[in-house]
Amino acid sequence: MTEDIFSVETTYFADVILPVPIPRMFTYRVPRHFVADIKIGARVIVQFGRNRVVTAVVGKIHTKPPEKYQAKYILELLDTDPLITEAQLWLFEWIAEYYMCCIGEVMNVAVPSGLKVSSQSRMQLNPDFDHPELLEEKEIEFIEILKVHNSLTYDDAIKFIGEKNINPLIKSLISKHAIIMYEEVKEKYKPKVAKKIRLKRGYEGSEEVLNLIDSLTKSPKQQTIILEYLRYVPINELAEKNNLGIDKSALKQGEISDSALSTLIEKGILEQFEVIVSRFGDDTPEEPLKITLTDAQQAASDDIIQNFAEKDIVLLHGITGSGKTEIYIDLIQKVLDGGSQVLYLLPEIALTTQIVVRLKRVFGDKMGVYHSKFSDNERVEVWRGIVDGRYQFVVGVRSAIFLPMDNLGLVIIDEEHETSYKQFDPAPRYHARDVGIMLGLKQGAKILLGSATPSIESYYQAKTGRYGLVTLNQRFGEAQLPDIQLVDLKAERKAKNMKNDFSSILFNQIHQNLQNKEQTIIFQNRRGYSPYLNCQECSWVSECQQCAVSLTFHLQSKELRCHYCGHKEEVPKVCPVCGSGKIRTIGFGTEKLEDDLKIMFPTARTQRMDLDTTRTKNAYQNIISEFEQGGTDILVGTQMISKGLDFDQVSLVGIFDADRMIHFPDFRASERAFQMLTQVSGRAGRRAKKGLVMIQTNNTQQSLLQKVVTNDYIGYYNDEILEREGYMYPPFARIISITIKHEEEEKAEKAAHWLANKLLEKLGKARVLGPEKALIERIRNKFLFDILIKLEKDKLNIKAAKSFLREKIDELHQTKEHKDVDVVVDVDAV
DNA sequence: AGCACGCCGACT
DNA sequence: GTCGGCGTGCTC
Repeated sequence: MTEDIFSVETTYFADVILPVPIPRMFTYRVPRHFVADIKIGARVIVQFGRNRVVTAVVGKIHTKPPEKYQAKYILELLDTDPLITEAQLWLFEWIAEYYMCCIGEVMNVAVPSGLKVSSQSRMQLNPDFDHPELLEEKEIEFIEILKVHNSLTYDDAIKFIGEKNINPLIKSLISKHAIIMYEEVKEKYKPKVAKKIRLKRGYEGSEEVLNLIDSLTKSPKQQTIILEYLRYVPINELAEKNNLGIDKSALKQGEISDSALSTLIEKGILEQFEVIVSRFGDDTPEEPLKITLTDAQQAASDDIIQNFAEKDIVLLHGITGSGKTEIYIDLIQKVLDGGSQVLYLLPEIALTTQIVVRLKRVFGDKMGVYHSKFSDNERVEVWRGIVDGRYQFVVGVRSAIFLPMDNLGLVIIDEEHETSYKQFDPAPRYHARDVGIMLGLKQGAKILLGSATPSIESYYQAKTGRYGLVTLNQRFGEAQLPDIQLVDLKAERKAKNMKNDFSSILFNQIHQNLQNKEQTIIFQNRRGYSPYLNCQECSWVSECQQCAVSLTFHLQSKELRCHYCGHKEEVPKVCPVCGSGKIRTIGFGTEKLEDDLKIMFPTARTQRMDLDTTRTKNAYQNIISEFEQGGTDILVGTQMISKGLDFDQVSLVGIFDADRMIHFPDFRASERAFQMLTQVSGRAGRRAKKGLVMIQTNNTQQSLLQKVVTNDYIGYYNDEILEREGYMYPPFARIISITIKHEEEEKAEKAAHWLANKLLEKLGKARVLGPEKALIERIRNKFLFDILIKLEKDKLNIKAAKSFLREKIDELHQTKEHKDVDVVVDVDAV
């Protein structure tokens, strides 16, 4: 906003992005005193609706007054430098359009809530009020309270009055001009401060200090404090170092009493002051790590760089344990040296582990970490660190793509096949891999995708030459790929060899492994003890009241839990239908395997790692550290254990329920099964020792399993790509999944049919599948119907198709019968 | 999404 | 007669 600031007559308007799911911007008037400073990307505070005050981001500045309504004024301008860069705004808009959501929803996930503003309505007396005779008794009472407290929030007022509904009272007082409401606006971000202690001026000379100590002989406690202080700040360095002071907490380590310390402060000898510190500490990294690549790694690295000369995107297909991280580090180093920024994306779980420590040792404080378990304040610090140029390199999870980097030279997306890169629940339902690619391309960066089991989509792009392809077929160092064996459950059952759910072959191997003092991993991708309970007399099954799924039995918490809506209930002692006590568990989850193992191997140290044991911030890390240090013999876990963890001493991996993964009714089931089996197998035998993997299955002839055994990714890919082509699934088509929800099944079904028919008219029936009942037909008391749209990549104008879809959904919501159904659109659903 | 307005049931 | 239930519609 520079060109027109002299034309005082011009009125400016700003179209702002509000954090609400409404697919448009809102126009506000720019007050004259903000005209000179307001910029696109700056945060503003505006009133939205009658009583809401929200933080918005300026998307556009113009002079065209809205025709149909009176624009409200912007209340406050929060940034003189834009918080959101133009590059980010562009990306937000791209996401909103591509994933068919509102830009406000994108803004909501992108901006850490620490950068949003909290506002609270406060009320106070109107100093000009001079008609007390207008007030009623209740009102006078409240005015008296307000006189004592100066100002109150709404909640305060409720407490003092002792009633829930104070609205009429407040409204009446406002209309009588007895009180006024105002908004207190404050930033949520609070810098972290450290309390520090130093000698007050006049005492920091060596002579003065010695005199001071002498003078304190009668107050030995105080003397000790001064002496303690001098341990940290030696007397001969007082002149330079006293100013910095020392942490109050450090001083209080010794036998220091609080009262003696405060006496010294009161006497004006010591003083306490506060400094703003980083939440990430200034942990001086342990000795810096220098990476040397093996020949194979070096070759791959060279290959990647060569590919980058022609292609923006390269897929690195490196088998588990091939040491992809070292290659990344080497590349990151090079890009940073060239003065560009680097973004390194990892799936959530892989980030909590050793990798951050390792990266920190290489990159020190140039590196920012962005994790979802971080608090808001920590996120804001990473954000600010990037803006201030402190962080040239960020390693982070999915949402790190929203950080304000504007000079990217390299984007790395590790474990690119991971479906957790796709946000599912609240919109925007974006895929961080695809957005990361977009983000990188826009900034002229190179993009490196890495995986041992690439997604079919990415591998296809590489095979057809759109991405470069680099393959790394050799494990790092001495390590070899494990032997993978299929255990024939049918035969084991026939021979009556099963011990609970363990085949004798696996059982014996675990036993052997324990004797050898080697570690075992047991993989079962299902948590809880058993997926349902069943009455032997009347065939009752534990079911969720709100969802069409069974309730999982959790032994540890002694509960039945719904994994979809979170509903919990007590475990019934007798069958709730027939009163029989013969209730049994059916099927098994991690809890049961853990339980069985504890019974079968009572002396083994067994640990479980799944969502239930890793709820708290450090639980995950603790389990892993314990395992790494050899404190655990057998680790039982869900897919959590398969994500990029390096365990050196694991010589046996046992895999349960592989068949269920393979036969899941979804076109991606086999892809996911292959990836999961290969990744979990990859945890075995990572150093020198050759590991063993045992997969229990009812069908040892299964072709997918055969490919897992021979580690034949390409063979698997060749099979799968034919299927995909035959049925027009990705990568040959884009899919958009539409879910219609309503409490009444019939309403949901009818609306779904209405919409599907409308879509059919234009798209044809090859492109519109369904509607059909969702796999889980009811969740949280809403019935779900799915429509799947397949849009061929080459022949179709995807943008036009999407806007057509948008139109039809709007139309649906305008018809009387269907307007109250929920419609969820998921572009590129995984 | 929130939030107010508005029109119907069960209570002082 | 009022409180308060949640359906409906709007927000610059």
